[in-house]
Amino acid sequence: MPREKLKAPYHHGDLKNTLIDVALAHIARSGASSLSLREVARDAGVSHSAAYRHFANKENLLVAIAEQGFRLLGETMGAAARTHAGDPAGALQAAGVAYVEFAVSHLEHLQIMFGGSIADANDYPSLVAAADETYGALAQTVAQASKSGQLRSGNDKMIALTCWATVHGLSQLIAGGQVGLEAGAASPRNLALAATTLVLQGINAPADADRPRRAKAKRRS
Amino acid sequence: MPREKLKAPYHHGDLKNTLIDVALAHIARSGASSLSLREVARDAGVSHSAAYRHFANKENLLVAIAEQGFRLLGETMGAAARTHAGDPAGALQAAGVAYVEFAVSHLEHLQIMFGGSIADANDYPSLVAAADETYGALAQTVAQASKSGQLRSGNDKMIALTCWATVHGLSQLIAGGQVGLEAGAASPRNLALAATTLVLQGINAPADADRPRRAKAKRRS
DNA sequence: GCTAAATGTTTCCATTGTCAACATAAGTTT
DNA sequence: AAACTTATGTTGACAATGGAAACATTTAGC
Repeated sequence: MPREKLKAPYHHGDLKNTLIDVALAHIARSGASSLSLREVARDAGVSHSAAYRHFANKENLLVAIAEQGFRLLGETMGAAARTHAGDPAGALQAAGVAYVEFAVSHLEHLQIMFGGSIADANDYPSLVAAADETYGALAQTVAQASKSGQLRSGNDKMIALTCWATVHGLSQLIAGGQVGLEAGAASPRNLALAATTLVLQGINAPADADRPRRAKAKRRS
Repeated sequence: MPREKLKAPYHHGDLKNTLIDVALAHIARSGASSLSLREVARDAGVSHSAAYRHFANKENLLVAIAEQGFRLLGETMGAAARTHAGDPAGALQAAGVAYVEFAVSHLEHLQIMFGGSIADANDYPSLVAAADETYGALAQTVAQASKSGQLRSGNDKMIALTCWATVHGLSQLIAGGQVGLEAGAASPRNLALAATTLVLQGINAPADADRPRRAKAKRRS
């Protein structure tokens, strides 16, 4: 969704957002590692160094992109969860599926959010806040499902983490090409459905159902 | 494990491996995004451009590091699985835990293996081979556990993918700092144990155990 | 209209990845 | 061992990059 120039208030119009959009386009085309501020500026029709009026440095552009990504991801998951009002476990699964679908359809954002182009995310409080908000929503969904009695187990934190890890891992594997999406393969959505179903089953299984035969190495956790 | 100079056969000794080690040290210290070939060469005590006798370009250095990482990861998982001979499900879990422990203790490798610094991994057949071998071992462990009757379900591929996604996701979250390892927190090992236990439970749960109340959206997978 | 703040532009610099030309040491052949 | 070849390193270029400084212009507040 590129910000169209609807009359260009003054100099450029809305350069800040334009730079973000142009950068995202470049990342989608050629990957994050080859992103050059100068080329972004060029494509945006301004001279290099213009970008420095809006971002202190290259990394700050990436931070802005990552923040946008977390916000979009949060909205996407929230919307998905809301379609399952009154069914917290369903909402949890829907959020998980939405996570994966977001990843697949926003590979550019993913690269910046998790690709390590940002040296230390903790240097950017606004980024941390955006991420926390998104993840907090997930944890809250788990808590609701748990409170409603739809989830068996007790350790909500561990459950949330496992759900998160699974959808996050699946996303990363798809994004990295380790899991193919060729013609005959399952869609991301179905992969996500299957994986989350498995995890939800695990959460609700009687605690001694994991090992049909020998039960061992399960005492201390 | 830095290759010590045990007399330096000729010019430098073993520059290729030295470069890899120096690069890893830099990544561990300052992250992959700020890695500079010239600085690596400097730290290795050779002039810039010396590296080009061993790597066609910067990306090829990274590829070598990634390959090393996949090989180490494969060995680590294999060793862990072997400690559970005769207990395929236990071996599967041990391999998963080993995956996470490897990630935590080799953050530098992780960054290169999955951080997107390599634009298109498919450009490097040797890299693809190393990764495939590692992942093949995981799939094989699942297959064994399945054949032995220790795993209930039928879709081995989906099970392997879910296991993989969970430990991979957990690793990425820890590596990215999204899951804290502060003082009081659980150790990576225990996090991995808990998460894999959950997933294994899910695999072995009766297929209709996932939703105490409403059962829905679970037909097709 | 005049001034101050925002926004862009040009110019400059150190660093980087990479290439080409050159240098030297190690192995190989005789 | 002398001559030749190959592997390895070095120096010196080059264009592109991230970034800073100084200068220019537009816009907004008064």
